[in-house]
Amino acid sequence: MKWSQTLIPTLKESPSEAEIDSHKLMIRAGLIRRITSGAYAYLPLGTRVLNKVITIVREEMNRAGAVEVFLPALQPLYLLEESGRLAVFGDDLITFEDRHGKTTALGPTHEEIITDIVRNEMNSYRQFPITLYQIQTKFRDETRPRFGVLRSKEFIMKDAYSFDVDYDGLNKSYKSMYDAYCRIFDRCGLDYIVVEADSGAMGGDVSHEFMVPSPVGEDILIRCLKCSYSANRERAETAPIPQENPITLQTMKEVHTPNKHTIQEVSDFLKVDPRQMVKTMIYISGGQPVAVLLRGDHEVNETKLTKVLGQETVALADHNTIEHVTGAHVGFAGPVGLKIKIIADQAVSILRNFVTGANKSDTHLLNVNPERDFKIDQIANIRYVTRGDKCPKCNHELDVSQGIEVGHVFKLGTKYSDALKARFLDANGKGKSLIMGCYGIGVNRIIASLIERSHDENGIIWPLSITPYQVIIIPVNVNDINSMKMANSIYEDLTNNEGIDVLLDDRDQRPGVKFKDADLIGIPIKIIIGKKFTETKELEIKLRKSGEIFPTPPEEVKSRLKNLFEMLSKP
RNA sequence: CGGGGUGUAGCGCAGCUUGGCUAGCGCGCUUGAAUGGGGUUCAAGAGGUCGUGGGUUCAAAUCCCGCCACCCCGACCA
Repeated sequence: MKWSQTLIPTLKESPSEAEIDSHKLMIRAGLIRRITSGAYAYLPLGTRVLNKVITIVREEMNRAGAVEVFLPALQPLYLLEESGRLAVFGDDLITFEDRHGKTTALGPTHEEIITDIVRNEMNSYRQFPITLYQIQTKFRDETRPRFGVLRSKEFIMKDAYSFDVDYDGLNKSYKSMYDAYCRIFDRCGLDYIVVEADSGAMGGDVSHEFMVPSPVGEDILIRCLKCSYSANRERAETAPIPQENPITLQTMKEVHTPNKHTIQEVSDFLKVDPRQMVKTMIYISGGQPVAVLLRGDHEVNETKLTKVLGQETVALADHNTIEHVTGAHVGFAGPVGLKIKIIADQAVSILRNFVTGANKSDTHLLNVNPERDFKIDQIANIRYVTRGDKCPKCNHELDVSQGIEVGHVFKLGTKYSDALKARFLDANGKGKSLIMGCYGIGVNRIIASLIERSHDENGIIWPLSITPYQVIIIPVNVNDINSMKMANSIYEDLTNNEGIDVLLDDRDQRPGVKFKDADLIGIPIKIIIGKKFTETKELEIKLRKSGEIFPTPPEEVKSRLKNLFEMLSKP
């Protein structure tokens, strides 16, 4: 492609709408433009990258034996009702009313659609296993789109769905997708780690997230740097905190804490470390209030709490309920004397002589101890892991960092096949529910997270595999006839005979402008036709990443490129 | 949804506090010339209902009210 014949609107300055590097660079390099909040247009350069990523995804899905389909973005509500997910998605679902007054949704994901097709079209065990996938735009009304294409209302997803007749089969299908994901992210040049995850709204038991480590990532991942343990924040476990050496139980006593509601306020007021305090949160579970005890510096993990309580959802009690249950204003709840079920986090169960609310306004209790002063009904692990916690596998200190979720695989089991009655006849002629898995990749996120990890002060640095163009030819002076002849001849040769993606910067611009733009859009290899060429007939081949320059006579360009391609393809 | 902020040429911004002439600056764009290895220089241009509707006033980019859009923090979210 010749630069003058396409659209690559590069910008010198960062647009004010962008905060993070990848977002700024995607706009400055002319890959995308925002159309409205959470929706982006891909310009020619961005589209080329998108297509390269999609090609890799498609190749690896096909290699893994998955079969491509293309499902509608329009979804009827009745299927979402059937699976019970209409309520789960809630306001995240984008819906509209058509001219007949019928409400239709724009698909946020496609478990229901694919399950509907399979239940209608497939019914014998002989037809399974099968994994179907598609690459398509998804719609979610995110409360707050941000970071450019990292969180948008409209995004491209590769979603795959496996159907098996038994769990053995599911494990195989899952492994096959998991391995394909590794190959996809490897080929895209991404550094990633795989963590155990909670399945959230998708349902099911086992799931893994593919994360690209990045400080701008919205997900928190917990890792043991010694053994291989890794999980996301919702899922992560921690080794139990050991009981300290026997401590003499002190006498419990009341202390006046006027208007001190929060852990921080009470901690400052009483000069007590939050780690020596216990907060009591009143939750509503199955219609009943329940007290949840956590150490002062810990945060409740509602995902875990929900599971411990055996509920679909739990929620914090409202102020009225809290005051009714505790007999005190909000901020002074404590376990002593409470008449409701008490669940304590493990870290609380080993604390002694702690400070907590007295169930009496403006009052806290010192030297409270379980067993002696109140009874814990259940000890559980219901908090988020924090820095300082130990690995549940090897007891080494856990690392807490951030990451961008680029892929997620789930073992769904029969959640959707049960709900939608997707069944098959086994060899004995008995009807059974299909065993499902689902597997998603955020295609746009691959691009943004790659840039986030691979750029410098001059711009993007693409890997050879997904760069919009592999080579950019820069004739320094387009008015020099010999230079342009050479540029055109190399361009034609590489494009037509070698199948290389070449961009020819034929603009009549100053060399500085062309070099800066080439760096900004991140093309891995530059072929520069300039001063050296007019003097010695030599070209210069320069690498974007290292800045290395290889003087090369025209007849050796192809062999040189071949070597460089090989070199750049190595991880 | 709560809190904060912004909206002036394609992009980045100044002007607004304290209302007043023809609304500025940098980049980009057009034309011409010089230049030709890291965003070069000179000259001449084009481009604006100052987000939008209303109000106050002799007079509104500027003050007041409504609305819209966008961004940030939080809540929320495969």
